[in-house]
Amino acid sequence: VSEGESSIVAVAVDAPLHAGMQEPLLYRVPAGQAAPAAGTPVRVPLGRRRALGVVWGGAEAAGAPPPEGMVLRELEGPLAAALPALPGSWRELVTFTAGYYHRGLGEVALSVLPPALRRTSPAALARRVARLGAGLAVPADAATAATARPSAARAPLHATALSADQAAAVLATEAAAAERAAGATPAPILLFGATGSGKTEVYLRAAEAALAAGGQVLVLVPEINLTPQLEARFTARFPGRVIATLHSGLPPARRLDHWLLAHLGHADLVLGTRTAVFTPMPRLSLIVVDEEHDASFKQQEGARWSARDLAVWRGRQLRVPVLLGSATPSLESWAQADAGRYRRVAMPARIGGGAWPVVRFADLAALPRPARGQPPVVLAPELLAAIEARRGRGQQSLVLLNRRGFAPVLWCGACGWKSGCPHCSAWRVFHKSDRTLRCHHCGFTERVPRACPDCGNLDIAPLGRGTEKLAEQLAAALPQARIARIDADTARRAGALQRDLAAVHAGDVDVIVGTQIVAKGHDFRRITLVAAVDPDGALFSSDFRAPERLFALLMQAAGRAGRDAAVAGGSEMWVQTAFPHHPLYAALAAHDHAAFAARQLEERAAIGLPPFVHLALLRAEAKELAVAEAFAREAAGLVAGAAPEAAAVTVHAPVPPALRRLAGAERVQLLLESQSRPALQRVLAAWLPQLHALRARHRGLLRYAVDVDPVAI
DNA sequence: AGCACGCCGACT
DNA sequence: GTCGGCGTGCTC
Repeated sequence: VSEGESSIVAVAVDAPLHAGMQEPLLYRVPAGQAAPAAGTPVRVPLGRRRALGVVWGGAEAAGAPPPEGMVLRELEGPLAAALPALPGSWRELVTFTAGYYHRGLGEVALSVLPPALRRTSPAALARRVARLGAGLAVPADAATAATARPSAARAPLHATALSADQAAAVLATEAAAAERAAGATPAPILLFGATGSGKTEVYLRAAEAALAAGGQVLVLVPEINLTPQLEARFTARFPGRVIATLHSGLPPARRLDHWLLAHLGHADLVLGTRTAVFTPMPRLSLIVVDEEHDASFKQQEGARWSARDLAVWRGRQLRVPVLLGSATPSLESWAQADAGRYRRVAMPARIGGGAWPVVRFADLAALPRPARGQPPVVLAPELLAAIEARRGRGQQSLVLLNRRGFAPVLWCGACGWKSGCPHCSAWRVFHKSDRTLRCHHCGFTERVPRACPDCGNLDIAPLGRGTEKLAEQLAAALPQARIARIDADTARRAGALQRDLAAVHAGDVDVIVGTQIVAKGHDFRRITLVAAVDPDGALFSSDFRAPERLFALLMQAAGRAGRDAAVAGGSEMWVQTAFPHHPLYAALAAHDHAAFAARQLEERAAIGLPPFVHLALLRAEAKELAVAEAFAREAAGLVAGAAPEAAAVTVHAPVPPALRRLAGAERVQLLLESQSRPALQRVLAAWLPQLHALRARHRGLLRYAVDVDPVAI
């Protein structure tokens, strides 16, 4: 800082990127104050409000000098002297994210800090930091041992002997740690482990080594639901270590505390959902991404980053091993391993000799038609009999139906009215438990009408079935069975899901009816039969990734069966389908992800789909479909002239997405495709400012956004 | 994104 | 008379 002149700093603030506005914004440092160091959270005036910002550097850190003659405003000062500056590596990660996903630097920076940081006062923050640093630190809640479940508590404190597969995987993680120690950059490890093969034990061993060497460990999971279970395993294994959880379900103050514990270096382990990939951790030395194939790692609003991809980036940045675990790796990661850029470690065997369930098919085409006046067939008779037989032996069954509610649509037989959503191109679902019609896309809810709103007919009927109806039907068909329904509706109340799962673990339930919420990750011991009742829809979806997701879901579901070796013999996975000979189901029956992945990759290479090409998607929304279409059409026309690299980018015709109308907005999407990631990136960088200008010429356009590497199309 | 301003309709 | 609907514009 030169003396005499008042110094200037560049500050990232949460204002969207605009043409003619360069980020970060410049502020004057008040006379008498030292210029805050890069990474310092500061309070600044912004428009008519005061905002939280992060110092990015001196004046040179701004993209361009401010307009001639512009009067800079004065920053107020650091948020709290006791709060350490965010490290350079954190700013690099944010800079990369903003650039790659083409969003504002400040928008990304502020959106990945704990929300409570914006609202806290300097004094309160100083108290918080002092309390956490004082050692009473280790707040009882940072490691919530109270959530430990019986099955997890049963896990031995000291590691048991490793299976041969696990030993080989642990060796690979040790090799990666050794490369790091030698100053090399270890390749990410793709831990391809069947459900029940003991991936978690490998995470624990790798974490143990990293912790012993004085490092911090970051563990990412796709869903909040899965954190208590993994947390219990880590807590049991590392008593005395500080484990900080980070997810949106935490009360804001506690989330801030946990983030501070990580940032201050007091937390040894950070266990969190996708945003946790941005947690500043001064001694970070291992990153684990559990269920790396899961689409939840992709942020679906604002800056649409992928936490899994950023974890890999961060690992390379810090030369830290990255462990990507899955029983059904994403085709992106699979192809990286095929190309030798990731190290694939397979763990095919279930530990304790647990056998893979036998896969059986109930052919819907062969299902007997109910006689006139008879109740409909609940499930294929052989499947129903199998469930009842399991119950008789004291075993549990899990029946999966990926559709909440009682019936997906109500219908009037007299005039043909259906329960459409007034705001979306979708049906409102009939929920019998609270007598509502609910749109699952925009949330619009009304009481169920007594009569048809169009013609007054009293006889309106539910069409199709969801989990509510299936649970009801099963209760009628299996009068002796204790049936529990578990889906997002029953899990809505705080703690309800953990309570319901505990009841299952305690053996108080014979049959679970549930959506994918129960198919993922949970470690059930007594389930020996899993049935997917209506999975065919995804076979013919317009989204090219639908088969990959279905396969992963079914493989995970199958993995719920027979985790306990003592009862695993004879466990079954049932698929009730009209297409029992579909190759996807054949791969499931053979328990062969490698074959499935190889075939899908071949197809994708042939048609030119990811990971062989790179995609970006422009989504536009307007009240009038024509407005969104016109905008997308003109936007498409601008691509060719945007940059020299445009020749390497293919622009597809604008198409409506699967859900054309959502929450009162008509939507259109435009797909850009290129074999060259740099070419696509340069075209996007030149094209986006043009879109901002184009927007002004399309009155009525509600919003638009670009999604780089979209996961759902 | 906030957060203002501004310019028209239905209330006390 | 003003309370408030959401269109428009700006943020170093």
